Amino acid sequence: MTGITIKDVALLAGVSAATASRVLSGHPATSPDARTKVAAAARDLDYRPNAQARALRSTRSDSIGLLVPDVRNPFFADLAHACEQAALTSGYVTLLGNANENEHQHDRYLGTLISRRVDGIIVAPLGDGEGGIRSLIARGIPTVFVDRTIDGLDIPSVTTDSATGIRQAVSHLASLGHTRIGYLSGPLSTSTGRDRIAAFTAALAESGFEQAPELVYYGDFQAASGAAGMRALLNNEDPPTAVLAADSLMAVGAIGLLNERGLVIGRDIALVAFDDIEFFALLNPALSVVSHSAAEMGRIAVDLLLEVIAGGSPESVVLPSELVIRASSSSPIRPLPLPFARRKKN
Amino acid sequence: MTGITIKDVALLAGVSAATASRVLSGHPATSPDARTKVAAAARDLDYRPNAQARALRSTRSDSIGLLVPDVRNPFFADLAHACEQAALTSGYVTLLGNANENEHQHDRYLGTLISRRVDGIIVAPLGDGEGGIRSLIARGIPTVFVDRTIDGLDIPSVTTDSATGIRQAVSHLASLGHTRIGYLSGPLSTSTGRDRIAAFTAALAESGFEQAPELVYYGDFQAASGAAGMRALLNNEDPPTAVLAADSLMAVGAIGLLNERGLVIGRDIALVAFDDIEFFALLNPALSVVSHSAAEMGRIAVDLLLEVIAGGSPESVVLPSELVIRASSSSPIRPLPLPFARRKKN
DNA sequence: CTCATCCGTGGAATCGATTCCACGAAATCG
DNA sequence: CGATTTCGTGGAATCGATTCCACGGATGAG
Repeated sequence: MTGITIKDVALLAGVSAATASRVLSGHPATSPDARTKVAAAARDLDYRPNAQARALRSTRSDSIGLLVPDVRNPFFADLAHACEQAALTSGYVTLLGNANENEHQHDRYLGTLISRRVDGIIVAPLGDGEGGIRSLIARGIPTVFVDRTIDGLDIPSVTTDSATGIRQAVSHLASLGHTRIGYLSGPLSTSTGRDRIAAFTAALAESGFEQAPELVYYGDFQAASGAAGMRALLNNEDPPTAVLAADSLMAVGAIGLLNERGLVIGRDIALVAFDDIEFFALLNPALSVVSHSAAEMGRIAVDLLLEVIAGGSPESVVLPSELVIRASSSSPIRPLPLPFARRKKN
Repeated sequence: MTGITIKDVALLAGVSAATASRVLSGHPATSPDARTKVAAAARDLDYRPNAQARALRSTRSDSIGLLVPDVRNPFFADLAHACEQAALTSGYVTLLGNANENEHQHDRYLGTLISRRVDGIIVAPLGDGEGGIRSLIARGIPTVFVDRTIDGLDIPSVTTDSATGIRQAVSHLASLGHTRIGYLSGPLSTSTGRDRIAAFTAALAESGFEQAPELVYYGDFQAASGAAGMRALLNNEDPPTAVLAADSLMAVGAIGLLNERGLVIGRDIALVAFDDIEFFALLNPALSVVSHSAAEMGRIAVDLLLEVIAGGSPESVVLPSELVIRASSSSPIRPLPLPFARRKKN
């Protein structure tokens, strides 16, 4: 169909395929005459090298794989965008895959990326590292973990130091008089889920509180579980006056539920979300967040991957997180009106 | 590095590479004995076929390209997600590219996708079809346009009938007493930009209004231009009492500016956005939108592309749009307080 | 002026999988 | 029972680009 090969270019330029190849890939041993003729021929024919053939021979594909849990999560959309832009400036194309927070699909995509012989893979790992991840490592394919890690695997990673931001958030809430702080946790099967709940527990202890088990709900980082979790927290006998959500989508679910119940955020209940996304600043009241930069994470992940591809073994990077106080958590404490607090499940 | 080829499998199974290939690709002319031995060998070696080599010989790559203007736009994130899931169920991997609303990057990505010999491309085209798009078509690569089209090119597409939803929005606003309705337009270089402003103008006429040129601002579908546009509209001598934004990001920018000015949406000014995104329902007040389904658009685009790849020439599909009324546009008209209306630019 | 060096070039091998072709064995038919 | 079809198989060609190797011509040094 497409038909235009390097032989056509060589023929038109009056040289051999070998010389044409050398000119096109910038090999120094070429004459100026050959260079101009081949360049002209390639332009005239609108020649595009066949990336497959090139990759087959040179064992490079000039592409990297990026596997994220969900592109629809704005944090990962930002991350994907940043990775892609950074990779592009280094001459790599990004093959974006979507695990859909689903381990089976995650492994299937990893297999596909291996098959396509990408030069390296940036992955936010899912699960315990038994499935596709193990194949990756066994093959020695350059790999970098992003956002999440897997215990016991010595793979360079870019993650966030959740603890600092969470400690700031808890002490901020405590300073406003909140003593019963609820937590919408991510799944313990992810490192971020585990890190953040551990940081939360530690922060409570620092502020002199004990963690009440009924004020922690374990969800799955998706919006629906944020709503379910907020409902569960409100159904407590003594509900929380402030809630911290472990990611943006769970916060979105929680906000939806609070609106539905007619509870006013920032007045009836304080809310802080992990992950900053543009929309949170637009809410009324604007949402306080623990912020960390997806864009920076993406850029650094690409840098690390390029180092690994080049044969190095870079140190892992831990990025900071920081509390951004907005209106959703700046009013003084005010107990929930009883009719809402004790409402039954719907 | 990876090293495991079909020859290794063949050797372990005690057959030739040709037979191994036949077994692995499900060719009927194989003996049960060969089948079991090759299957076992492939499993034991954790063999993954080299997609490059296969694609080179068979002229199929089992991959499609998807080029969107911006993954960070939730509409396109949803679209990408839907395309990817639909493609995956048909055995195709999706290579996602990001044009960044930038024609140069758009063309560069198209070139890359052509080089990688994807089996087909789904693209939200940018520009006038002169650059990369023309290469695509000249090569006869199966192509489907999504969301946007290019005049004069006979390529199957999936688009939205913006006119219906916009007409509903205008007549809804008119019924509330609004007579000065502002419009934050997308760029006229995109088909969606042109369609929507045309629909808006026509809808105004149907409601008996004339379009005031000072109430239309031409932006670029990005958040910053939404803010700039809203600022310009408010600086009018006789500012609009209602505003329609041509996409979600421009609406986001507009909302940010209104918050900054202390104007209350739904009370001081009515706002309706084109594109529904989950977050708009969470705003206080919730945002009225002209809704159309990114997920459906993505699924249909993949269906059309598969038809084109199979040699067919499917009809283009036009999806409906529909007004969803929420609080941002349901209060009766109330003129803007003057100090806000005449404020200077900052 | 001769011999060694360097440089640009083309031929040929190569990457890994698929597929055409031909061969031998088994199965089927008259 | 001989002739023919069917079937599984291996060898070899192929896809398109890269790269090793060898060759011839030009240049430089002695």
